Amino acid sequence: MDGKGGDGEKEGKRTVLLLILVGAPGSGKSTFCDQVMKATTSNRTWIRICQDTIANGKSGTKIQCLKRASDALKGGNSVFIDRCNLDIDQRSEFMKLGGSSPYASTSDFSVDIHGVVLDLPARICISRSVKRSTDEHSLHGGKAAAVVNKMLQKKELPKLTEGFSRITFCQNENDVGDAVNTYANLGPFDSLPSGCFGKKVADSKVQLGIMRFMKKIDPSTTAIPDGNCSKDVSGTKPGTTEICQPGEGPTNGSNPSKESKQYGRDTSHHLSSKNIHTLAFPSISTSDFQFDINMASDIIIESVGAFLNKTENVRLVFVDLTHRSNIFSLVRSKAMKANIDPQKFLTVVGDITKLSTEGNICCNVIANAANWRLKPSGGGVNAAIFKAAGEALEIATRKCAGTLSPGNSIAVPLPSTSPLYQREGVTHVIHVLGPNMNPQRPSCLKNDYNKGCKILHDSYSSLFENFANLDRNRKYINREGDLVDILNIPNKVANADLKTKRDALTEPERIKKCKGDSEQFVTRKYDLGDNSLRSESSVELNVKEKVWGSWAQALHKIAMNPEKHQALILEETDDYVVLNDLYPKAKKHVLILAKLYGLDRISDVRKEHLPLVKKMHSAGLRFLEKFLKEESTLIFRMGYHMIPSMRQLHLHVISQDFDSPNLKNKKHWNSFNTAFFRDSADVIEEIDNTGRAVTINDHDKLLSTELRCHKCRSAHPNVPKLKSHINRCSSSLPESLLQNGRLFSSTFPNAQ
DNA sequence: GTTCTAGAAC
DNA sequence: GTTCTAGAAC
Repeated sequence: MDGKGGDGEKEGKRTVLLLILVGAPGSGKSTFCDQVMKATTSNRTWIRICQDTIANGKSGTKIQCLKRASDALKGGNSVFIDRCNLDIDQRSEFMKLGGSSPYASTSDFSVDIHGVVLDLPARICISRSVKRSTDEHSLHGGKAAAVVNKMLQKKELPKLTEGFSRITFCQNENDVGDAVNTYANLGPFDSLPSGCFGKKVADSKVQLGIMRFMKKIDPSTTAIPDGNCSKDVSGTKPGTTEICQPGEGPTNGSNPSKESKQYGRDTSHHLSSKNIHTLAFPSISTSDFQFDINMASDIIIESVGAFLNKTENVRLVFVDLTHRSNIFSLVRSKAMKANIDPQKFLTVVGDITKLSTEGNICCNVIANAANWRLKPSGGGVNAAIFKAAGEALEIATRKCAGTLSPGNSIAVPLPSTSPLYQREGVTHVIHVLGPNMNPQRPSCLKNDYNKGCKILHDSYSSLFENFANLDRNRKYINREGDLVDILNIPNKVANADLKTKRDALTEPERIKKCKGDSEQFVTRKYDLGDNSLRSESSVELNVKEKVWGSWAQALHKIAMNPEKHQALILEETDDYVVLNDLYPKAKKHVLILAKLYGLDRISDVRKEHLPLVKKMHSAGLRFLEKFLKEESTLIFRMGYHMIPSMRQLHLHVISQDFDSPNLKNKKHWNSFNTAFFRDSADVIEEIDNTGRAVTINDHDKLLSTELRCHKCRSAHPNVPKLKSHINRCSSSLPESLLQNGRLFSSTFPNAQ
């Protein structure tokens, strides 16, 4: 940041800064101050005013902070206000120290008020707060999660109208590092451009998991439908990936590096969003194939613009290894000029094979600038992607195609064994071959840019088309069989014309809100309940766990200490226990409860758990067979709730009469009669095939969908009326369930 | 997960 | 007035 040329310099006045930090405990405010002070290269003097230490190293008052800040500013120092400052009231007194204050008007320096918002994910703040021991911060230990979340509820992001001349929003460690550099390099006569920088669009105030537990907000999704992008961004290495969003901030920056650092934004919410189908792609043909970058950047922008205009719920990420590349600057500035939606088209500096781990950008599809043989040879992006994806990509590519001609692309599903799949959540690599202008390489166009431009155009069109097709297929696969529940139409119709039904989805249904970016974990080093024996060994694990309410622990407690609950247990093995559901929703309703610690729901299940879930399936079969002997007219279904309310993986074995006074509300009904109920056979198949079970992001919609008879699909206004209908409905259960081994009765054989 | 209950729907 | 839902509390 050059920082020169501001008003301060013009008027020959020194500008002192009142830098108000805004952030929850554990967001890194003190560290930020320390780093700036350590790294300051100029003779600007900084004084940190920390309410936690202001009274001779002990916690003090806001008034003491105000007085100390006032004195420091009078002395010509720049000042950090190191306290949470999360709401307007907390900031307002400090704002009065700048602007029209006597310090500004009577001294030979002006007071400029800046805000730096450390808006890191709540779980990171909590994790750090929990880890603190007896340092200057009073908040540590087990209270941290509750306190941080409570404080974040009150969070009001600062606005320029409060009196700030500049506000920098930091959503991840990269942003923080950039802000540290910006202030560390700021000389006493330098000033920074005014305005908001890196401001996020949506304001997710709280750690959703805890708030969901507290029922303060709408529950949201945790689905990891294809390609697990779930991760802890606290592990993000700083400074490795920079994110730019066209259209943000000043446009006169001569140094793209500085700009990109400034404008990095909202990685916690948007960039890591798992639910948006995202393609990351490098520039095609401009490196080794020596295509003119000016023309290439025009084609990229044109292709991107056209694609985004016609395609919903997708995101494109242009990736270049370095911000010093001219193609990067060109694409970025042209995207800005073309007014391309910066939420849908990002320009990122970083390694395309590490976007998730190093940049917190989940891209389930990446494009490869391939060679015509589709081989890992050569260098650049092609070699890097093949190297990162391992042999699995080579094998998968060979299965799809032998060669590729210029202007074409081919999408290759990445096997789940590939490190790129496992580490980065990449499910597909699309190889693209662009035009070649390099005489040293095959099929050189010898400077024929008429042909070249057309081929490059075709390359991007083909790439984006392939990407869009993957999205369509993804919807198809995920909804196969479940479509009926989402659309509330009979299964037969749904299966007869899936494409028509897919197209019939309304826009709001198609465009999923991308909420709930895994903001549901806390670092759990304490309070493992009555699982004390295990906690001793897992204390040091410091694992991220979903927050389960105390009422949701009942099954977990039984699984961990079955001997204490013998009265409830029908059968016990080393792997599971069987018990009657405490509130059965049908004549027969038992649970097969896994004993394995850490296996809380189907999204935790991996291939290594396959033997366990198969054993649970077999146990369920044995039990329902026993019930069928007792009452031969019953029909059973076995399955899991997509998102269970109770911790500890449990398989429901439930008769399809739903004749029970405990079945009282819509949620009860829909949890067993929509796609929210995942048949055991399907779950096993999915884990076997892909390594994990499908969960969808809008499971809440399934639970609140209208009430329909599970046999004849008729709709009913409320639960009592539905139940009364079910009693007399003589239709058979849907054929799809019969055919796929999902139903179990004494009258027909089961596939499983 | 259930229970309780305010207030919406009928 | 009664039934039912949905949100809060646990």
